[in-house]
Amino acid sequence: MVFTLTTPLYYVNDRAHLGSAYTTLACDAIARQRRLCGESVLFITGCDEHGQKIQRTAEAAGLSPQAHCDAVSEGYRQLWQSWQISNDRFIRTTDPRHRSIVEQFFARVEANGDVIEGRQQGWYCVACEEFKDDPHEAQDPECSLHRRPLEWRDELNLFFRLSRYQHQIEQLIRQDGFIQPQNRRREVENFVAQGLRDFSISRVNLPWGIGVPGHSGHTFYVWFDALLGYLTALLEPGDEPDLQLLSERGWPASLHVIGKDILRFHAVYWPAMLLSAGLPLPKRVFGHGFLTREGQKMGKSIGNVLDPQQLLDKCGRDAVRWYLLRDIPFGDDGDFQQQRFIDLVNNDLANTIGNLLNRTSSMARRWFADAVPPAGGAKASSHPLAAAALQAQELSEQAWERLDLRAAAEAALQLAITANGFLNDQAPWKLIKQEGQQDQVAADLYAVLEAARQVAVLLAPLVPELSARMLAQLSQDGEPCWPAALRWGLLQPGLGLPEPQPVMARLELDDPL
RNA sequence: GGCUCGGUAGCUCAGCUGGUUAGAGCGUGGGAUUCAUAACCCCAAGGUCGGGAGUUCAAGUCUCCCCCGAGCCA
Repeated sequence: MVFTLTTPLYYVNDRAHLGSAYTTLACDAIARQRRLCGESVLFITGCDEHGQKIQRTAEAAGLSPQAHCDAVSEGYRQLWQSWQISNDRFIRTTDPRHRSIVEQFFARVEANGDVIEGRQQGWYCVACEEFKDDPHEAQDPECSLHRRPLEWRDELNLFFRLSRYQHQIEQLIRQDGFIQPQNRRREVENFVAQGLRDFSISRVNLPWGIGVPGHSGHTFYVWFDALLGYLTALLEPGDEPDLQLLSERGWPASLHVIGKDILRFHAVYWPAMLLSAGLPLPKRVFGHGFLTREGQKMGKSIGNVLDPQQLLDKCGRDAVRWYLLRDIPFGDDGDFQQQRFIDLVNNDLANTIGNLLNRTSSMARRWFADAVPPAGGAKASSHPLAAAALQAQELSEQAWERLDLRAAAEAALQLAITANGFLNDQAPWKLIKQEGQQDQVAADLYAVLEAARQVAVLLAPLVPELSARMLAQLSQDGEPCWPAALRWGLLQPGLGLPEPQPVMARLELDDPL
């Protein structure tokens, strides 16, 4: 069984913003966690590259649409590389094989009688690429979102007969766990309950898109193109594009992670399309929240957008990953606050976790010949830190199960806090000065080092680099596997410890990002 | 206009089917300590639980109305 996980395919109208980075980072953590558990993972991301908006943006820049898409999607690819995103695929909807997949998919849907012609007329926003509901007689209406004039359109388009799938979709979204988080479900339920209406799947006079076979002049509109990118992405490099192949290549998706704004399309339109094409349905759709910045919506007009590349350059991967995944409840809206960002990174990562390892390793080296001390009774599962570690592991597992990345982070952090407290209570720096307490000190330090190792293992999906640095400080090599690496007492007494180096530098930011 | 989800300590949030003095982290203030990245550990703050009305022996937790924020639909 392959765990197939997708981010949305990002629209290349503009370069990546923090929101896309957030989604991708979260997916990366999920993908890493699954891999650690030994699952076979197919992590898909990519770009959606067709549409009128892109055509016009390219024209405005004096580029061909293809050249524009090449440039922007390359920017995405490089961005994800510099964030060390572990995606297995990067699909572009201008990939030649994608055209073939779309055509095959459409052929199935059409053969199923689910494509009809319909007239669509009204005011159209090019930026939204959608028809608006302003009355026909409106004078110079403008789009409330983009504050740009609407264009009058009167087109003959192709429609997908979504209305035929009313019942099946109702059943689907009623399933527990299909739509997550749970509190988004009702919104979709109500939408469906109003009665599903056929939706248009083509546009005319829009050359920058995939032509609809047998309907000259029509190109596919976003959903019949972009969503199918999830399918094309499954193909391996040498594969001929063939829908038949997909079940062997990881379809259906186990999880689509998306922003809450496109939940409807993924939870209603997409499943209906798949039903029509005779393909299995994704297992779950997770709609996460949006990020604001210091309480304000991010936008070009306000001039407060946070560029992911710049954020990375100034702060580093671990810091940003930790802040976004640990502090923002995955699924709810969140606010990026610079001071809080700095506080959390410094407190959690540098002070609590980094310093725990540093202080303990330092004592172990000083009093036990630069090595892990003899464990004595500390290997017992009844040791208080063993119990704390077990609890952290359980909390972590439950958290990952429900995609509560925040709780997963807190579980690891809590273990470090407990270990710091234990150290203070035991005060080995006092005991060591007393006669006959050598064994006790050894056991205490062993327990704390082992707890630090577990913290590192638990952190691996969230902040992989920090985790690796911690494990290196503990002379552990190789990928930590879950749950094997979480067994208490794996740390080998006598193992040499390298000179302690801070594993996480404190973040100092004088200027606003 | 209809619907959905939120509105709990300065900040970010926990509070399951209503029931002892409403909790955590950060920030702030005080104390302790020296192994450590001036790090760690302990203690403290008294927040009308958005506002109002109601149900109940008892409501942050249920009902209704209103206000604010986000989103979906029209």
